[in-house]
Amino acid sequence: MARQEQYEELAKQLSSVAAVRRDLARLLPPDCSPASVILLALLRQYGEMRMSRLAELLAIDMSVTSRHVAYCAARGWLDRQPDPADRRSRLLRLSPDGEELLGQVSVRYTQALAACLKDWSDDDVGTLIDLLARLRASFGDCRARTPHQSAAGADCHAPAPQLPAQ
Amino acid sequence: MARQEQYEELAKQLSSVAAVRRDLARLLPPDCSPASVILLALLRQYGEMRMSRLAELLAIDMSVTSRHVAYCAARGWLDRQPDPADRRSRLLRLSPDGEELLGQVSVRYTQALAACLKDWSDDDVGTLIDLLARLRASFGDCRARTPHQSAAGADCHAPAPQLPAQ
DNA sequence: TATTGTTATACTCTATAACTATA
DNA sequence: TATAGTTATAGAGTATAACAATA
Repeated sequence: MARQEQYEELAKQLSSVAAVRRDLARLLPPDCSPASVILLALLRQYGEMRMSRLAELLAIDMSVTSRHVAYCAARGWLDRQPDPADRRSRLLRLSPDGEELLGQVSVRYTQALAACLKDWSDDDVGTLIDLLARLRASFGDCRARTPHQSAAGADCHAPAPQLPAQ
Repeated sequence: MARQEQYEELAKQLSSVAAVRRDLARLLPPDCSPASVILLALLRQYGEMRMSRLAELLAIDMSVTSRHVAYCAARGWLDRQPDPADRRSRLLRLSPDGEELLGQVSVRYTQALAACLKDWSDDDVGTLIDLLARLRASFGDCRARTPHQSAAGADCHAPAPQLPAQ
């Protein structure tokens, strides 16, 4: 396959991953959104952090992160402590309830994935994980060099071709 | 990595793919949604089809598909012809304007991916594409066997589409 | 009566902009 | 003045349910 065909196919496959993500989301408890799970999982993995760092890890705007964090805090899944170094910030930390929630989600995810991927080899699953992590890293690097709305963002953002706009 | 850890990690990586998809979506012309692109690309790949088949390929509800199709039809990107075999249905077909739109999108996607993935080997890109296609197929099979809610459309689900893997 | 497709409504997630509190 | 975070608003995407037309 030529490189350009590869890119088109990759873009298509990335789009269809959304369906898989929706399937996984259906497994969650009613008041637990997918966003909550990702957020809490990041807190478990990286430990205490500020809002801005969390937004960066999630690759979403801080305003959105703020709402997700408030949602989780209201349910006791995370704690917010004042940051002694900067009183504008609060340090976010996974709570025991949050840990328990992650445990329950893990059980559901694992059962579903075990059922759907039972004919996958460990190597294949591992390779997919590695490549997805690398994909995200490559895009993250690219995004870091070219802020979204900047007019000078030439690396990732193609110049706009003429369109039959409407 | 133990199988259960693999599954947790996979679920996490799948979530972060959303950020990559958002980045790609930012490349699109203002009136062209990501949903339109996927829809039109499926019409180009599989040719003329009915709404129900398209919804199945997209793995989204037919009501949603109907809206996306209407949006594309209003912009002349696809044609809807009466189905001679069943007057309840219309046959959807990519229009010349739709083909041109896909071509422009392809240019933008390719440029962006070429910039972000310039240090990836062809083999790695190909492996990622294959594994994503296989992942979607595995989930499609699983979904077909275990309908989400109750007896909505239990046994009338056609088997998951065979992916072209190219 | 069942099925194809459409429309109305509600919910989730995200981005932009305006705002506050602090640096 | 600049930055961290919050809130209001708007837009895109999807699911459910009610409906129309046809099988």
